[in-house]
Amino acid sequence: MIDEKKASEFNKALQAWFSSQGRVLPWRSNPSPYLVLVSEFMLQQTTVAAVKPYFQRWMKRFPDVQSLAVATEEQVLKHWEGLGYYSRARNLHRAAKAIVAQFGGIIPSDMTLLRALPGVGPYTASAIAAFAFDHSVPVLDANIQRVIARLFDFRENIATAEGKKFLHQAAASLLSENEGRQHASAMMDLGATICRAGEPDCTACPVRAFCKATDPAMLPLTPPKKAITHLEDWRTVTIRRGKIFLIQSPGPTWKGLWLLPPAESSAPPICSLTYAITRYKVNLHIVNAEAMPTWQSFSQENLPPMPSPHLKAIALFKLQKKKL
DNA sequence: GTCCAGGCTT
DNA sequence: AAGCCTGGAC
Repeated sequence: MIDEKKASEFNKALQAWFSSQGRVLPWRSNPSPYLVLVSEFMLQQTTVAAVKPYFQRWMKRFPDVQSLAVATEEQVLKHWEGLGYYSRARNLHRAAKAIVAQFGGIIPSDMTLLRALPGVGPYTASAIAAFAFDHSVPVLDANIQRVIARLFDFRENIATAEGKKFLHQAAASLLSENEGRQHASAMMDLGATICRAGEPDCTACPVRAFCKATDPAMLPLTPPKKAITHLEDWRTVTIRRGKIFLIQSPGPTWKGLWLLPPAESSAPPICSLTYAITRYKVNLHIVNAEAMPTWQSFSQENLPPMPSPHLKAIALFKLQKKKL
């Protein structure tokens, strides 16, 4: 922990750095609740660079909570296509409907109400409170967790109940009375650009004098990652009269999206590619197959939402056919 | 080629 | 505790 006087000095140094070195982000210029809501959903498990173009497109198509609430799930998923973790898109859609139904389209500022929205966990609720409503609350994303673990040289696993409690208390002790938005933004940018994962750039750090870490590269301590399993997956790209056959995802993977139909592993594949998904590494093979009655056909210029690897497989398949 | 970053739900 | 996705860095 850190006392109030020290915290005040810390924030002074941090804010001086932030005012000149802070990032300019599309959802920061006008931190209205809806822009913050959308950006924070997109930023769950996803980097700023990946989110930027999606955010811009999203705001053109769904400029407010109302327009999102009345959209179909298919339209929502199509605009999320390629960003991954599609439950976020379905949850954001459901959250927009709930905000319209329960709060007349006004996004609540209360953490308890926010937390009750689908897809809003501890982090997102605090991020909306801080960024949209300028509340002084601890905001603990991966960047800020790393900054705090290093500042306090916290050498315990941050994923345990004790680890989370420590980070929360330490974050609270660093807060100033007001300017919750600036504080969270500055801490996040520090983590993203200076106190980054791996080797941090301590020589450029504005709060180096406050940092207790002697070996920052080893922090924070996280649980060991799960082993990778290899899988083989055979699918078919079947096109009849210019239309392509797809099936809707039957399981939790890529739920709501449309996939290339599964096929037998009989003939040698026309083409293959590999991709990683959660704890699997998949070899995806494209083979010929006869169309089945359960498959649905789609115009190739107007495809429903599909996962990236299957879109890539279609592109690769067409390239292969062209060569022959 | 391999490794890595990044929150919520069930 | 396990499952969910992708693009970019190396």
